[in-house]
Amino acid sequence: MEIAQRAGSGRKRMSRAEREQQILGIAEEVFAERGYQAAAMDDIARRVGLSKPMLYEYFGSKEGLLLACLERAKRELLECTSAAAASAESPEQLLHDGLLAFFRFGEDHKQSWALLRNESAVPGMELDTELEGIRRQQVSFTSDMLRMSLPETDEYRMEAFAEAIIGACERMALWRENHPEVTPEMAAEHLMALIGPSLSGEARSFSEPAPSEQELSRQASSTREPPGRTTRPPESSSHDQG
Amino acid sequence: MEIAQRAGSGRKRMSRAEREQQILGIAEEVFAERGYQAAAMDDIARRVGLSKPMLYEYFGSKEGLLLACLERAKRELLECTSAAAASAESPEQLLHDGLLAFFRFGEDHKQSWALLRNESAVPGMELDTELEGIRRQQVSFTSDMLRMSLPETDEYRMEAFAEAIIGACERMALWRENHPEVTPEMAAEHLMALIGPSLSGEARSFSEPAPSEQELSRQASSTREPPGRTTRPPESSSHDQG
DNA sequence: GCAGTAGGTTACTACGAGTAAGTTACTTGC
DNA sequence: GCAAGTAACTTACTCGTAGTAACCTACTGC
Repeated sequence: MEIAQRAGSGRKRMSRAEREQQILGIAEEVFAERGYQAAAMDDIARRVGLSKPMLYEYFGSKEGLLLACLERAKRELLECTSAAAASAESPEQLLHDGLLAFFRFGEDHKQSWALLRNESAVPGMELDTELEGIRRQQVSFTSDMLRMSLPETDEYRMEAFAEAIIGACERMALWRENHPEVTPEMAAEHLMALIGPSLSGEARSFSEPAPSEQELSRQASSTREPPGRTTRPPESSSHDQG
Repeated sequence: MEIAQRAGSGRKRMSRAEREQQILGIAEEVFAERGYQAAAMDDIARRVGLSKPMLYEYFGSKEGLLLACLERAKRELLECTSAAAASAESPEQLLHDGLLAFFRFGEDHKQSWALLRNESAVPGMELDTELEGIRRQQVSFTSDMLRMSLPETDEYRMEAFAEAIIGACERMALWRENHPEVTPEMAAEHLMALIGPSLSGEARSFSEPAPSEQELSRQASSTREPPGRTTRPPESSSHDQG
C-alpha cells in the first residue's frame, strides 16, 4: 500500500528542508493534475509516503500548501518574462518578447502553468490576494513596457492598457490550448497586431479623448497608489528546484 | 429557528415552478455573496425555508443549482450586449457599444455579474463546459463585430482578436472594481483606444505579415500607415451615464 | 545508554454534499 | 364527506475530506 516506502523501511526521516521540497514537488503535481478542490490532502500525503498531519505541520493548511506551490510558479513566470524582455532593443520588441515569453511559459512549464491557470479562482482571501498579486506583478511589468512606448500617456490609461493586455494574454493562452497548431510565436504576433498600432504614436483614442474623462481621472485620484512599486530588476535569486 | 416560516404554517407548499424560481433567486444571492465553495446547500435551504433534499429534488446537485443560476445570468448578459449593439451604425460604434454594454452590465446586474465573475473557474466538467460556453457566446458575438471591421482578415486572426478582446474586457471589468471612479464609458474608451487603431484598416501586423512565424519576431520594423482612414469623423456619443 | 527533540503516526472531530425512507397536505373520484 | 393517490416536504442518516490531539520513534549529543 505504501507508495514511497521503497525497499523496506530505508527511505524515511528527512530533514525539514528536504521534505518541504519533496512535498512541494508532489503537491504541485497533484494540484496540477486534479485541481485544487479534487486534490485530497490524504492523497498527497500517501504519494509522499507520509501521514497527513505532517503536511499540516509543514504548510499549515491545504490552502497554505497550494500557496507555496503558487509562489514557486509565480517566481518562475516572472523569471521567464523578465529574462526574455531583457534582450529587447525597442519598446515594441520588448512587449513582443514579453508576450512571447508568456506564451512559451505555458509550454515549457506545463505544471506551473496548469497551477496558475486552473487555481486562479479558488476561494480563500489569502489565495485571492496571492493570485491578484501575481497578476499585479504581470501588470506592473507590462506597465513598465508601456511607459517606454507611450511616455506621454496618462497614467490611468496606461494602467488600463496593461490590465487589458494581461487579460488578453490570459485568454489567448487558454485559447491556444484548444488550438495546438497556434505556436507561441503566432499568438504573440496576433496580439501585437491587435495592440501594436495603438502603441506606435497613435495612442490617443479612436474618437477624441474626452476631456471630461481625464478630469474625472484626476478628480478621483485620491485612492491611487504612487507609481513607485514598479521598476524592480529581475530577482535572480537562487533557484531551489528539488 | 425557521426563517421563511412566516405566520404559523401558512407559507408552505408551492408549485414546482414557483419554488424553482424562489430557490434560484436565493441561490444566486448566496453564491454571489459567499462564492460557490463557501456556499452551503444547508444554508441555501435554510434561507429558502426548505429542507436540503428539496434542492436536490429540483436541481440534482450543488453544481446543477449553480448551473441554473449561471444560465440565467448568461441570458441576461447576452440580452444586454446584443441590445446595445443593435442600435450602432458603424463597426467601430458597434464594438464600442458592445464593450460599453459589457462594462455597464457589471453595474446594472451586480449579482449576475458577481456570479459570472467569481464562479468562472469552479471545478466540474459540466460547469467548465457551461462557463466556456458563455465565453464562446461572447467570443462569437465579438467575432461578428470584427468581421465587419476587418472583412479581409484571416479567420484565425479574427478569432484570436476576439478571444483577446474578451480577455481584455474581463480583466478590465475586474480592474474597474478597484477603481470605482472609472466609469463604464471610460473603460470602453480606453479599450477602444487600445484596439481601435488595429481595427481601422490596419489589421495586418506590427511587422510584415510573414508566412513563417520565426521571422515575424525578428523584423519588428513597423511599416504602417497612420490609422483613421476609416468611416468615422466624429464621435457623437449618444449614450448617457447609466 | 540515556535525555532531548525533530520527525512521524494513529485515531479521532467537524462539517458539508448527497440520499433513503418516511410524513404531510393538497387534489381527485366517488 | 372521505378514501386513495400523489406532489411537496422532512428527518435522519452515510460518506468523504479538512483539520487536530495525543501519542510514538529514531537519531543527536553527551
